[in-house]
Amino acid sequence: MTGKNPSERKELIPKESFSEWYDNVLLEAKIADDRYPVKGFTVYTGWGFSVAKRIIAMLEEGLEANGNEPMQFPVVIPEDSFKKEEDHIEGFAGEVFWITHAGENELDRRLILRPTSETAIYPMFKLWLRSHQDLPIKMHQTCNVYRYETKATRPLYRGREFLWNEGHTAHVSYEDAEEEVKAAAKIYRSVYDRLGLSYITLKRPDFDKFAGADYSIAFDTWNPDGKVNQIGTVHHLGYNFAKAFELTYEDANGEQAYATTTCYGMGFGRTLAATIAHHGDDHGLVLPPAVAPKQVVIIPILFKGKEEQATSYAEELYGKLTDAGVRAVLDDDPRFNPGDKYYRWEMYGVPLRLEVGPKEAKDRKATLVRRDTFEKTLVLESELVEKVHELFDAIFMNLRDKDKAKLESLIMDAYDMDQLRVYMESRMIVRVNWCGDPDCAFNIKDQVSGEIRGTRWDEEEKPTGSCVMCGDQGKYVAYVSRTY
RNA sequence: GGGACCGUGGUCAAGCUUGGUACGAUACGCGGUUUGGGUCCGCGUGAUCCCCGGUUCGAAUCCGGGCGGUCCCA
Repeated sequence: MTGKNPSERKELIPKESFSEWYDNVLLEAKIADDRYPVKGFTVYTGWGFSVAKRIIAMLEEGLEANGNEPMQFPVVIPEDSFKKEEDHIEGFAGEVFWITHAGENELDRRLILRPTSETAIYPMFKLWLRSHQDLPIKMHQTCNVYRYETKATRPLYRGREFLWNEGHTAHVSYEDAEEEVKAAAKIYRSVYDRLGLSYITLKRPDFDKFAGADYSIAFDTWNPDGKVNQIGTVHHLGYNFAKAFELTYEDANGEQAYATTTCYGMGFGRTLAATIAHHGDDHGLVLPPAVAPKQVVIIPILFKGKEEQATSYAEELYGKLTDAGVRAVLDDDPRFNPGDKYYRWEMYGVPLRLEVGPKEAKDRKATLVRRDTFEKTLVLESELVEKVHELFDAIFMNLRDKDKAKLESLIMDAYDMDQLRVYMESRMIVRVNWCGDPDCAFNIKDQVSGEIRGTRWDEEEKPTGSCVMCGDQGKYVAYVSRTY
C-alpha cells in the first residue's frame, strides 16, 4: 500500500492479518492512540473511551446492586503496607513502580504506585472493622493500576498502566466469602454476556493463582491471533491478607476472630479489546448496540436540487429516534459522498445505518442496513423505532451466537503430546487430561508454545484418560493455550 | 532472559548499496465539482530525515556511541 496509484483507494486490511488490522482499527476508529511517548502507556481516545465507559457503567451497576459501595483509594501505597503479605510481595515486587523522591529530596518512606489495591485497602478495612455487625464490607473502585510489565506490551491487552475495576470484600466466614466469589463471577459474566463475548471460566492452577490467594478464577476468552485473553479474575483470599493485616472483629460470642476476604478485577482495556477483536470484520469495528456510542447513523442521500426533501426528512427521523431513546447521529456533511460516509461509519462499528434519499422521503420510508450482515431492510416510517429495536436484538444475537460458535470451534481435545503440539501450532485451545502435578504443567509449558491455564470452574469435567504429559492417572481436565 | 528487525511530514512510505538537504500516497485546510458504496480537479499546510559525536567541501545516506520502538523464541 504505497499509494503509487492515486486511483486506488485505501484498501481495507483483512482481519486475517490480525496485528495489522488491530493497530489500524485502534487508530482509525479512535479507540486508542499508542503513540504516547512512554512505552506501555496508551491514550484512550474518544470513541474507544465512550465504549469503555458503557462497559464500566454495566459493571458498576451490577456491583452496586450487589452491595459494593463505590470508593476511591489513593494511587500510592507505603512500602510497609505493601510488604505485609509474603506471597503478595513475591508476586508483584518485580513489577512495581517506586516513588523514591519528592522534589530534590529522597523520601524517608518510599511509596509504590498500586499494582492492585489490597495493601492500600486493608489498613482502612482494619479501622472500619470492629464487630461482626460491620461485616460484610464490600467496596469497588474503577481506577488505573501500574505494573512494570517486562513482556511485550500491546495497547489495551498489556500496558504498564491499565484501567480496571477492582472489588474488595471482607466476610465473617470462609463460606460467606465463597458465596461472594460466586456473586462476583455472576456479575462479571453478565457483563461479558451483554457484550456477546464467549469465554471459559477456569480455576487457575495453584502455581498460577493471584499472589496471596487461596484460589483464583479467571475468565479467558479467545483472540484471533490464537492467544487467550484473560478479561477478568475473581479470587478467594482466604485468611491470608486478613491475618497479615490483622483484620479482626468481635464475633457474636464476644471472641476476636479473623475476617476472610475476596477480591476481583475486570480489565477494561482487555474487555474492550475482546469486543473489538471478536466482533470486528474487514470493514472495522462491529459494536453490540448496548455499548455503541452511536447506534444508528442517518445518511441523507442528496441529489442536486432535491436536497431539501432528503434533509428535512432525515432530520425528522433523527428526532423520532432520539425521542425514542436511540443514540442516533445525523451525518449530513455535504462535503462527503455517501460511499465515503458508509466506509467511515462502518469503521466505527455503528450497528445500523439509515439511508434516506428522495425515494424514501417521497414514500415516507427508510432503508436500514445492518453493520454485521450488511443486510438491507426497507421500513415504513411508522414502524421505524420498533424495527430498529428488533434489529438491535437481531444484531446482538447474531454476534453472540457467532462468537460462541467460534470459541467452540477453537477447543480441541488432545490425548498425547504430539497431538497437543500440533493443535498448539494451529493456535487452538486444547483440552487435556492432567495428573495435577505442577512438574507436568511446567514440562508442558517447556515443550509446547502454550501452558496450562486451569480447569473448568463452572462445570465439572471428568478426565477421560491418562495425563497427557506423564501418562499417570488423569485427575483433571485442563485447558492449554497460548497466552498474553 | 536469548535473538532478529526498524526509527524519514499526523499516518503509510521512496531515497540509503554508488554522500549533493527528500519522490509520492494518504490525512488535514481552502475553492469548485459531484453525491444510492471510497467523485474528480486545482491550490495550500505539514519533515531540526530519533539523538550525540566522527569522516567529508558537503551526511537521511558512511563510521562509532546512545536513546526509542516492533517482532520472534524461552
